Amino acid sequence: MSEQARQLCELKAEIFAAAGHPIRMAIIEFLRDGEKCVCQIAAYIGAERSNVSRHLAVMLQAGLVKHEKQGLKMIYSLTTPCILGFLECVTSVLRQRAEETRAVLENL
Amino acid sequence: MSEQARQLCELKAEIFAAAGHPIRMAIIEFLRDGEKCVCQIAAYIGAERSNVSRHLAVMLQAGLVKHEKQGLKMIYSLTTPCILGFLECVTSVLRQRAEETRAVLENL
DNA sequence: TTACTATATGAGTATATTGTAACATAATCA
DNA sequence: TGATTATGTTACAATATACTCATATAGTAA
Repeated sequence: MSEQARQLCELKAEIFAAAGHPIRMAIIEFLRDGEKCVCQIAAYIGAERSNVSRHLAVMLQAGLVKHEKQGLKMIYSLTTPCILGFLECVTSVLRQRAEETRAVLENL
Repeated sequence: MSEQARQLCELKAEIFAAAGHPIRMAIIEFLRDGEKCVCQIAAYIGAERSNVSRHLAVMLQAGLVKHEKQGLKMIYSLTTPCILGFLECVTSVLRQRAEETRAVLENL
């Protein structure tokens, strides 16, 4: 495995990890509706603003979201629409798992 | 935010997190070629077998891979092809980031 | 048995997450 | 103007989780 491939894996893993937390996943889902400020996100999720702000910083660093200041508020939005394609895939994985589980249960 | 939505976010996040580690990302890339045993994966990545085995267990739990015993060896393979669609999206995110960085540097 | 393969476990280290509080900035109001 | 409020980020400390390595265990094949 080449050093370059290793570094590429680190970058890709960083992006996945940036979505790999319940709160951050909830943020992504919430931002599907459109751009939101930190306080809206925190209210929706029911978490501390400081905590949400830190999670957003992780996502910003990974390139999952972008932000823009509007007066008092910092508005966050998703960067790339293909992130939503991610989610459909994940949902299909979950659906598949659910069906497998059901199949197992039916054979009891 | 409903309790059900919260649980769904946890499940989705678990899947992303299962891909959100350099070694696990390297495993996914390696398994694109087809099914492999633990020893092949460990050799390719250059990590301890026990460590690779543990990471595979994480991916198994999340449903990213499946495994099947063949004689001495445990053969792992990717479960859903759409995971590879993930990767193209991630690559596009990285490409976009790279171009933004280049644009910034050109304006120095 | 012996060699090989994979997983489980324990210990130590490192990283992530969280709440609280302090701070910075921008808008609002007296 | 100065004081106050709203919003977001950051620092600190505590806790929890993840990661890695070394070793032990278990199963399989020759």
